[in-house]
Amino acid sequence: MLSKAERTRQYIVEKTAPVFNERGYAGTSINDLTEATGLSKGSIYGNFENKDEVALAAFDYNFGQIIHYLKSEMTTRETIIEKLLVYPDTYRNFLELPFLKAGCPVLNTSTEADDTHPLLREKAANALAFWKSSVERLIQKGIELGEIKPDTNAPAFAVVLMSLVEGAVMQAKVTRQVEPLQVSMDYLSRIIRELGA
Amino acid sequence: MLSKAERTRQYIVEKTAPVFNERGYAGTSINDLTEATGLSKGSIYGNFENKDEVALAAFDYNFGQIIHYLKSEMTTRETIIEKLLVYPDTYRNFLELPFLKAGCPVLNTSTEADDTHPLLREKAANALAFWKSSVERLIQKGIELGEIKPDTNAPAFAVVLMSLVEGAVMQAKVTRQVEPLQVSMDYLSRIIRELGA
Amino acid sequence: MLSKAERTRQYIVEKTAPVFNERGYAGTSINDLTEATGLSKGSIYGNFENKDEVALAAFDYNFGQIIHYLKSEMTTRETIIEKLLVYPDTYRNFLELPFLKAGCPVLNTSTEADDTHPLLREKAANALAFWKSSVERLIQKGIELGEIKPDTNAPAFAVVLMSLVEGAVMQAKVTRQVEPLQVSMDYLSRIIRELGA
Amino acid sequence: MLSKAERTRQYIVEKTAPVFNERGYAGTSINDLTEATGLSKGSIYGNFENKDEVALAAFDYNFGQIIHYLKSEMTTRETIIEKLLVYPDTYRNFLELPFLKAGCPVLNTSTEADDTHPLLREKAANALAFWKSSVERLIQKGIELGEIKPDTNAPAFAVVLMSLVEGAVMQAKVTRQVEPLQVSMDYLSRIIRELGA
DNA sequence: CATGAATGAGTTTTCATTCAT
DNA sequence: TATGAATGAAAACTCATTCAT
Repeated sequence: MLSKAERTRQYIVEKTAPVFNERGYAGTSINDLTEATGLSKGSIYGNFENKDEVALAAFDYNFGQIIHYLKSEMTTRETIIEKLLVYPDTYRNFLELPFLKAGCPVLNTSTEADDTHPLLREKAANALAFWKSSVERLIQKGIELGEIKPDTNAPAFAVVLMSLVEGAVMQAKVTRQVEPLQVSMDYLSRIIRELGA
Repeated sequence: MLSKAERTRQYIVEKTAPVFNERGYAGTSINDLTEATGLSKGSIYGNFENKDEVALAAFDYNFGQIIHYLKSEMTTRETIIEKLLVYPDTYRNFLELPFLKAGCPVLNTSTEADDTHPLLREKAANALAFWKSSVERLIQKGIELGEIKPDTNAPAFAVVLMSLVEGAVMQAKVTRQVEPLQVSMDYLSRIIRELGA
Repeated sequence: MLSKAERTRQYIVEKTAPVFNERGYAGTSINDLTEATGLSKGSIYGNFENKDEVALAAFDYNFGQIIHYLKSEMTTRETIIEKLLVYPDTYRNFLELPFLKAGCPVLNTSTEADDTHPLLREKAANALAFWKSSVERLIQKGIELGEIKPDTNAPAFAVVLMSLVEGAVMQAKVTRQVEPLQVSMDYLSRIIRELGA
Repeated sequence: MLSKAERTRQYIVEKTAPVFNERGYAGTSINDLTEATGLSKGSIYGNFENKDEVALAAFDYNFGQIIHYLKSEMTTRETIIEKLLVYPDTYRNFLELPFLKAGCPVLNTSTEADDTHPLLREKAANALAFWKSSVERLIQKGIELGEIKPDTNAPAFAVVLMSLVEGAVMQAKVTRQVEPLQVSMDYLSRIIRELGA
């Protein structure tokens, strides 16, 4: 069971993670955190060293939410191709997923932190690396199972998949139109299906 | 010829645009602007209403730089396909282009501003719309000239192109590796070439 | 025998007294007290009304340590002159005495509290008065015993002794050199010996 | 002529120096500084890097005031002995001298900073060194002029003088009685006169 | 038009203290 | 009595903006 402190920490992270994703690190103030949690400043600082630590934990939480969602969706699918299709299927409707409403945290954090916040940058880079190897592993397995063409370049496909997803999310968020998303996810779905042996 | 005021405005924009692109709107302070320009705060405020106005002008400048570069590159190319290849050729080396070193301003501004800064958001959205229709027009012309397959879906291709570019830039920036960029731009080059009739 | 509560109080005082002496009242936080004691904030506040009360008790403890040391040293000495020489002999090596390592608490508390903390100020003033009358009594006894010249001005000598000690401690502490201390204590030893009848 | 900034800096130092001397570094807040000056926090920070910098400048100012006063008093005196007597004459009435009302800044700063504030500690140590060599030089000159016994140990006398002054100031401040001061300064005057050849 | 000192609201963080467990 | 999470006031410091010169 979680201690009181661990529960509060968890609570703070859950309540503030969407705020960080929406407003960014520099755009989120400690006041925003107290408003989101209903807790006092002292309480935030009683449970976290500083704003950085909250932001880093919030990123982990946000990314964890996505991972968890994708994983659980994949378990409902039978074939590798269908599992890979979870990506376009998920991001196609990202605006309706509460943890993606404000956009993909990997994208948001990457663009903000790359030149300004080394620790967040590293978290985002690690998240991308994790994502990439997850896709690669799926493809590898598909090849082994004879589902996917054996000459498929897994690392390259992973990168293209991620580019398409993040580039489309960015366009959809800022234009407030679903078209770029649908178009890109349709395209991604098609090239995933074309992996089939 | 430009008036004194217009020249100072222009000077401020030129000097501060890279700063805004690197640190973002919330991450850039007026002090950063005085340091970048060597001018006083009073001078910044004598030439711009407020920080917003500088940021908006800086975005226009940053985007204009890209447009200008792409256009001039395209004029050196003969065929439409080759002109389209300017996109991957340019972004493949974006870290070496001074106005793209800190990443694509459209990407950076979009992810920061989408939920926080309506005016910047609109600028970014317009930039994307402009980019999209530029690509569409090129493809259209390619079709008319018989260079590109007539059944090409121009709007869809434009969106995919932009997704690939921005998604790849994001990955390259945050991981500090060129691989995702090369892979994505190789892929983009290939599908551009495959447009050929 | 001491009750549990009294023992905890005593424990807190012993552990925090050196901290107060080193960092001063304003420079010592409750956190410093929990670190020094290994106890919780609640425990500090369960045994003391507030920070003030701990500080006052800590001063008493610090001063008591000095008194106790001086007294026990004096009992090993036979003559009054030799007993008086305990002062220079003790302070000459004050950096090696654990309860004086951070300087004389009377000096430290006096200079911090004189204009800012009435209760601490009074404690320090009382300590000085006690010290003074101790020296006076010794001299008086020396006169009665025929050891010390009968025309000696005991109150004046006491004040001069204290000035020399405290002034020298201050110089030694801040310059981190022993020379001022040795010089002043040599001088004090000499004038003490000159009291001899 | 002083620039506006230099005048404001000077003004802040003048107004806050007595506050720092009275309440100490840790006991003085930025709010205290705005109240003492009538200026805003922004103005304090516009003219000084941080609280440290104000405190260091305030110490220099406070010490400078003493030096200036002592020097100007000495110029009114003819003999070296009389010049040396400026010390007891000055400190005997220190409570009436505006820049010494809250006690000697060297004493106050030394006892607060010795274990807590390296920069202030160094300033105080340098002030003591300066004071010491000033006294030594005077004695040296007295010896050269035949006014002072040639076998006088100048460094030792300087240390004793400083000990007597600072130890007496401490006692007078905290007990709020002039007696310790008068007694110590009487004693100091006597031993200064005894330097006479 | 340019300067830069000044402002006051806002930022992040620390503090002494309380109180439910 | 002991704990340590929670509090709210205050700390140090920053920021966008103004305005007298």
